[in-house]
Amino acid sequence: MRLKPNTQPEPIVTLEMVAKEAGVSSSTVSRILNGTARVRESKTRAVQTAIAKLQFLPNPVAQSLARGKSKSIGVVTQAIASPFYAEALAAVEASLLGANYLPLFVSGHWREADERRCIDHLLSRRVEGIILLTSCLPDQELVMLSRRVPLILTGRQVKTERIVSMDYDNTHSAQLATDYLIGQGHRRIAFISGPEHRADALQRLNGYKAALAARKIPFVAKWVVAGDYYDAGGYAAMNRLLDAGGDFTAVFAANDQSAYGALLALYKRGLMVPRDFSLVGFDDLPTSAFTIPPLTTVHRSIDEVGHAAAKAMIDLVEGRIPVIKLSSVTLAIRESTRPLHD
Amino acid sequence: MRLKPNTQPEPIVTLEMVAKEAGVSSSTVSRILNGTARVRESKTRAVQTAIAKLQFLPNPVAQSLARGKSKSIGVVTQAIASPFYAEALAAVEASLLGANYLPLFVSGHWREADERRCIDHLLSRRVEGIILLTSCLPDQELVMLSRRVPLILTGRQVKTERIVSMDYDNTHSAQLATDYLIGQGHRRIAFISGPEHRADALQRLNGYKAALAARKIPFVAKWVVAGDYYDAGGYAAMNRLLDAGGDFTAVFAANDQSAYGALLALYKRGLMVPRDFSLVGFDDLPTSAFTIPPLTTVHRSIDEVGHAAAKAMIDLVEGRIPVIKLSSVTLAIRESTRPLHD
DNA sequence: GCAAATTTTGAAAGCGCTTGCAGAACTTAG
DNA sequence: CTAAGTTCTGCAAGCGCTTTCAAAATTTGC
Repeated sequence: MRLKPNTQPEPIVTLEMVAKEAGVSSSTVSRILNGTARVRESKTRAVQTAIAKLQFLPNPVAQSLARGKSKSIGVVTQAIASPFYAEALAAVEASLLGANYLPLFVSGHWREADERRCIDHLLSRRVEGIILLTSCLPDQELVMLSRRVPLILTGRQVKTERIVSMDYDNTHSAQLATDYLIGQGHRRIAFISGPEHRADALQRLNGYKAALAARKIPFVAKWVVAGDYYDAGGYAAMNRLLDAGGDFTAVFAANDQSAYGALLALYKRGLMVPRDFSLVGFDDLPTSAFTIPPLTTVHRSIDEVGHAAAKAMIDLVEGRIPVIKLSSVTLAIRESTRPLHD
Repeated sequence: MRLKPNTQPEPIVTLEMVAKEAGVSSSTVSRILNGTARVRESKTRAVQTAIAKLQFLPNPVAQSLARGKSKSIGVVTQAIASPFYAEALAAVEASLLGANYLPLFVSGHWREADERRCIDHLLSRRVEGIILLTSCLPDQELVMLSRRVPLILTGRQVKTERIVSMDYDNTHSAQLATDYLIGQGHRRIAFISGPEHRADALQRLNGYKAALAARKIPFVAKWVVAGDYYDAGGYAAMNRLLDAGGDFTAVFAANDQSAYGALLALYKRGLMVPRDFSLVGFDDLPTSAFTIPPLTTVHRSIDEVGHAAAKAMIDLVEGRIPVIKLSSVTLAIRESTRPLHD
């Protein structure tokens, strides 16, 4: 492979050149560009012609420096490749670009240190705000951070000025799912939970417990096994559940990926869903309509979260008071569950 | 929700302030920061103390302006939320950040106009290079673009200086998969192709045809149906295939997502894989090891593409000649295929 | 110990754009 | 037609950092 890496790209046109070409001062050009003052019609036209002729593109770096704002928003996610985040990211991207802000995506990999490093990087790039699509950092640290830059936080509530938290109610959603299984006649319901230290995982577990309690169904500890929110964890968890007796009729997995793993574990043992076990997931990833069988799962519009987060951030940096409104959680009922008649 | 959006974040520390604090000139501070000249040990220490004390963070916007380079690389993808791209993105992100470049991700949604808009945005942000994780734009336009900024292009070959193309050999890979089925005794093999206008889809189709031809197996047009590279398209395609008689014994889907759809279509009709039909996919998405049954598929390390692309770009912008080396494509043999004895 | 060679340093001129200020160019009123 | 108002427009001073150039401080060589 040969090539000249140093070839000079075409020269860059500056505002000054436009000014000269149009026979006006650079201030005038700037004002026309930004509409910050009225300018004589004739000059405006001349300048526009010059811009077109020279193919002038204002240098946002210079603009940022002069204006003291970067028109960019940091977006930290934990795993850019996870199907869950990916969807939210897409929404954030669309909204932000639409408002002429550039999203800077970085991922923290569920590690505090990584997340901190990413955030520092964003700060050093002078982002005007940071959207945290879930964060590993302790509340206290987020509060500190919020004094440097406005924050939008999803998946957790941290109450302070300058932090807008937005989250679906995990507990309630998990309760919804569990309750659906109970409504279908299931009494012995296993739960594949998420990583034990994560707040949302805990909340989902609580929702599961609450649903049982509300119906006076005893909670059986051995029917709760931890997964890791990934397929592999769900697979392992299901196997442990089965090895421990498998004397339940339904399984609620704390997220869809875990459910996928569970599905495979069952399949490998020749067990059928929903014939032998009913299974409910959580998230409603796009793929969940295409699993075998299609998965009944808690549906939240991830897309909506992304848009809402982006919109709130824009409001924030532009000095408006953000209003956030998330539609409620529903259950996408598909084919992985069946009523139990016994 | 109440909050003061305008609270002033803490004042920003400039290089000048550090200089004053340390009792040296700002040039000296700059030199220490960048290691662009040797400085007396004592001053270096004083400056470092000052930096630590003031918590100084250089302003990259100012640096970019002064140096004329932005230390950022544009990354255009078609669908940030697609599992296929997501993985590559993660790799690109890691590599770029590692070399202290910031990736700016944007997505083109398979629409020329969108892609153009994104690229303009990136250019206006003065990225130093653009990585195109597949592009919709015609070759000619890419060549033009490459004169403005160095390009890395994946999934397609465009020969020019300043464009480094990197791609797996789709034709060969598809041939590999088809050949595997033939080797298992299959002679009547259907093909669910990708969107008709896309180059890689065409190449995969050609690979399929080539494999058949090589073994003197007649090509049967009705066994080739177009999907859209998504689950839904695969689902529809499989149904069409089945409706048209279903007189084949194996199916090769042009990508994994199509295969997922096909799997579901078969399942809905009570057909079993691999008992009734063998199925091979293409991509080896992380999920493919967890489908039911686990999918036999063409494995390419998407991750590797991402890393290689990022590395090549860094080489390019730093004036080195990029060397690219992709490991070869293999077949991940799982449980969706079986030998045919008849 | 002094001139010459070297190494360190600071002053100042940008990088490309925004913006406060004040003078220039027009309008309006008398 | 002139004075007072308005409305444009250019000058110049930044934004925070890099970098050239030449002066200042050290070191070296005899």
